[in-house]
Amino acid sequence: MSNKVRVRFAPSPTGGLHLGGVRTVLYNYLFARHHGGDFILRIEDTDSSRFVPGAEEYIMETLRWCGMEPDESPAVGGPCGPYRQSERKEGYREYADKLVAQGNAYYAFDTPEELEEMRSVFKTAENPSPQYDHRLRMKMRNSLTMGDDEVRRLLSEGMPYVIRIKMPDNETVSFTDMIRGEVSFNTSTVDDKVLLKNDGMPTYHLAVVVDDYLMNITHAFRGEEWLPSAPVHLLLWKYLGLQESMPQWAHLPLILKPDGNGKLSKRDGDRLGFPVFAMNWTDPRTTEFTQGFRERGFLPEAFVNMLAMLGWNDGSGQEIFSMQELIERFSMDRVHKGGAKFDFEKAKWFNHEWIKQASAERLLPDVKRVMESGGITVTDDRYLETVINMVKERCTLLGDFAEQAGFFFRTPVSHDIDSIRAKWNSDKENFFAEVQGVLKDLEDWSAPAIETAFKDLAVARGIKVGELQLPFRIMLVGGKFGPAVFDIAATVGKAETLTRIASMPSVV
RNA sequence: GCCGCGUUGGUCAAUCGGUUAAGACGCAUCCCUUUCACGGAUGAAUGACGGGUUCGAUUCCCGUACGCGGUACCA
Repeated sequence: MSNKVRVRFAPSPTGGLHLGGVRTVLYNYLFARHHGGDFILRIEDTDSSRFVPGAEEYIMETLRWCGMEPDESPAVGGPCGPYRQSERKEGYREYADKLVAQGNAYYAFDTPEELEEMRSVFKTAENPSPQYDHRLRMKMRNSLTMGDDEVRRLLSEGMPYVIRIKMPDNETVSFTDMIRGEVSFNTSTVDDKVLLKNDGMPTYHLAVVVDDYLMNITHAFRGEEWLPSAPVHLLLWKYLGLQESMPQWAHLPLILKPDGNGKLSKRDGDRLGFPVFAMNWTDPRTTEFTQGFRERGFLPEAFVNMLAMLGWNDGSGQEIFSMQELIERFSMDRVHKGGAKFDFEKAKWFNHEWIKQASAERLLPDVKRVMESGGITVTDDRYLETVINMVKERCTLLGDFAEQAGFFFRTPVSHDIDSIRAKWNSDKENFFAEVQGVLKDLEDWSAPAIETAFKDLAVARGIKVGELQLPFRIMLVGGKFGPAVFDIAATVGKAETLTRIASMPSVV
């Protein structure tokens, strides 16, 4: 029990969850389930100025849509709550105080203006961004440069302050990353990060260590952008005397933009025309709207599958995996080290594959919604299921069902006359006038029977059957697409078939 | 600038010292189909560069280049 795997996804509720974030959740989730462990959702809202209403709900809805429900979260609670850092505020200070008492951290009274001044004063060509580090801290206003009396005085006067970690000089800190292997840093190159802000809230650095400890997290997975601050976290675990409980780390590679280089951002999606967020998101501050994968017509199975393969594979060459299979096969050591450029074409391929292999029952609710938003009310689910099975291999996105299945419910209003005009003649005109009578008398309204009757008449009139199929299709469908013509005729029924032949506009 | 991480076709990628360097997406051609798809076949296309180590390097080591990330009282 004591070594039960426990992982957490710890997002900041600042907006829609994007691809990289969802993949981080996925890998956490897969790892937890693979090892029979717990998956925890913890909200990192230590920066109140960045709080965005609705973002937390959005995150939970995304997890639900993807089928990755947390075992513990702000919504369902759990033994290590609360699961919002803003609600754990009081708990962090004692850890910061302990560090100060031990001499591993110190009070700093510098104002934001003073920090800015420091950065501009010490800025040089060789050092464009001076850090508050071992070289500069003795030039700043903190408990290292001031006498104890003065520090006490300022504190008692209520002077705002922060607590910073005192990074040791020239020590090597290293750890074994589950993906990258041994990684090491020289402590002289990292700055004295703020641990506790002047509003009493911890920064990410303190909070992540304290909460991972308090929540018994055994494995901590996060994006590669966190790697540079890993030495701070490692030292914190050590200074707090908690090293034995420190989780194993893995820093996930980034998801890059398709063109050029760099981390994929929402902007790239807007620019290149594909979603980046899991679901629709409207920023409450700017009212800016961003389309999500869900609303773009992706199946969650495909979305998850696609994300899993963006940086991981099981070495077998298999690409289509259900969540269950992913849980069984996933292992952190097969995660790629390098970042992956996102390819929307491939993402669509995954969705197409999932639609093709999905049952009509599975697709029914989604397709029904698509049809209804296209103004078609479905009253017969069985009929829709038949149609779904006939057209699903032609649908890449759920929205494609509107066009591919629409004509099964609605007589075409426009006809692609252009594609048959060139080969049209009076013989064909006469054939279709005559075939209506033949079909009307047909007793067995099945595709083979319709086809036989249709062909018999064609042969009798000396016209190639093939030449008649496209016109027939245009009458039934309106355009050059869809399943086999006789199957369509059989499915829409005799009356509707006759109506469509009769209501075909003049070709010439 | 400094620190860290990374680098196999256009993209996702296999290979854990010895292969004609898989497979997939996309692309091209063809077959199937007198629609569109699906399916099948074929093809073009890859180890950044330079040094080592080794009988033998895509694979191990070093350097260079390039890319990315970090360098906030944001996460």
